[in-house]
Amino acid sequence: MPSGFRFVSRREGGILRGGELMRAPYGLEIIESCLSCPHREDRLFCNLSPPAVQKLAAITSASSYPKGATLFVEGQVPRGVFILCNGRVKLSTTSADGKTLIVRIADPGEVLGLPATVTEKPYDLTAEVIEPTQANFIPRQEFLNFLREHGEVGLRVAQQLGETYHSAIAEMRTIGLSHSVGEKLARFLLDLSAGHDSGKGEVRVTLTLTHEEIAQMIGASRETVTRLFGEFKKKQLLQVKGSTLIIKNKAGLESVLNS
Amino acid sequence: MPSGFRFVSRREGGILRGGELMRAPYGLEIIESCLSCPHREDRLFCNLSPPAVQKLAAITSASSYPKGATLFVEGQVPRGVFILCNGRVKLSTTSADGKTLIVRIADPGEVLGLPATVTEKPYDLTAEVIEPTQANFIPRQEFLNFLREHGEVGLRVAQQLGETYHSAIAEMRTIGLSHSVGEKLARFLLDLSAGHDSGKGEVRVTLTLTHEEIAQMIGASRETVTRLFGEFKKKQLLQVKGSTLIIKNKAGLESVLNS
DNA sequence: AAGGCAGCGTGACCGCCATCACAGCCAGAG
DNA sequence: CTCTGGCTGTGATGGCGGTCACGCTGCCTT
Repeated sequence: MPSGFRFVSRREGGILRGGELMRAPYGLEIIESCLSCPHREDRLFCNLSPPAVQKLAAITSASSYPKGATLFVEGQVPRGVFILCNGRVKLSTTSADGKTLIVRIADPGEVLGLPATVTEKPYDLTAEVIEPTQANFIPRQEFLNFLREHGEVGLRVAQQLGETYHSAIAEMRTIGLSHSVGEKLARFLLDLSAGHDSGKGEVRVTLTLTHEEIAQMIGASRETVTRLFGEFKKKQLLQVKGSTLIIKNKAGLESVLNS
Repeated sequence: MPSGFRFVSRREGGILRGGELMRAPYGLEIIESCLSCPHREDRLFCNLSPPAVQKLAAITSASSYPKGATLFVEGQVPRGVFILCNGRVKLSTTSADGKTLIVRIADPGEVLGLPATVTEKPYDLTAEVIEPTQANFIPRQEFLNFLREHGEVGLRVAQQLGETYHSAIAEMRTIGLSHSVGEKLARFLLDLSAGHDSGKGEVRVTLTLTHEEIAQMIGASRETVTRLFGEFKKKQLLQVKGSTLIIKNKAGLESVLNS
């Protein structure tokens, strides 16, 4: 039997507990083991030497989470890291009065809870699943031993942390360096579309976030985000079809930055 | 002779070039080598096993920088890391229109340029010396080899990166989760005084930043910072004597957060 | 001593955007 | 089908804070 695959219900809220094996609970492509994972090579942390992957597979336990599940909560003492195999996760922090700031949306291949686990300090952020997700959990102590024993892993961990830091700085730039909310939104959308560039004028991205969530990412109110989307549509800068966002005039959007 | 100690003039702006040996150019306590460094044990990255420190000392070259010198600039391809032995360094990012955001003030013991060096992507930030500083430079390739060869170093690097990330998140919280600039400033001052708590009501901190720089840290204008300081003084929350800041009523400052 | 310059203090103005309030709309549940 | 709850759209309002403009102080240079 491969390393136990577990199904975590929404109610369990990410607290690890024993459960029976299941296949494809949410219509999710399931990765049974790192050894046979099709994505191994193109993912920063997973692309290790054969002996390291062996060990990785041994200390890892796979779980699947539904939308709304919580992997960990800001302030908890770190239990370990989650390697995100599939699905996307929202990372946020909340102030005493209930206002919340979304720091980042994590994509497959990322390692979550890494900073807290290596520093052995409380999780900085709350991780909430926003689409059906498979994540491999590695307990803190096992992970640290793994890290100590395999020199190559140290480098990978450092690279992953570096990437994470980089995106945090990018986020700070859009929040801290903008004069207006319009500028922040434009920056956000452009960052989002970076890489998805199809070459010709139009850029298509799928945007599964609500206006409320976008507002929380750029530090603005829900209403202004709604209004700005309206404004941008009116100016023919973009267009929304269901959950697809089409940037019709990238140059136009960029000109919003220097207003 | 120990690993060459170099003096970098303000004009050189941090570009490494050959220079003669000098002692204590800026009235700075000089650390000749990591092997004899008095701070080795209490600094995260320097507290390594004897063989690792040996190697570290071998690939390291010490330099001294005056106020105003630049260690690296945002966007440059990474040359390597700087271990900050003495002095403090301002880390900032700047937008196209000249507005700048100070992300962090680095203290002795920190490793600068680490994220960029491990990911081999351009520096995210600009590092400017704000008081006479000694920093040990390690070229990128040497550093990466060092990291690969010593398992323990990987962990230390990861921890350092984790700390750096943690402080970035803290910064994001004060910028992104506040309703008013007053709240941001209060948060900033409280963060600053954290740890320096003397026990009784008063907390003393030395604050060498100008109002302008504080404004750039919290994403506000210089004038409002000045006004808020006046307001806080009037409310008996704090007091300024030269470069010493005295928080007279910590609870009062904290109550600004929930306004 | 004179000048220059960086940093601080203060007033006036006004535009952006958070907030409140409410109305449609759609999807999913029962 | 109806109802509920989450999401989006829109108006009115008011205050916070950015910006401009200027004077003041203290320090460093010459």
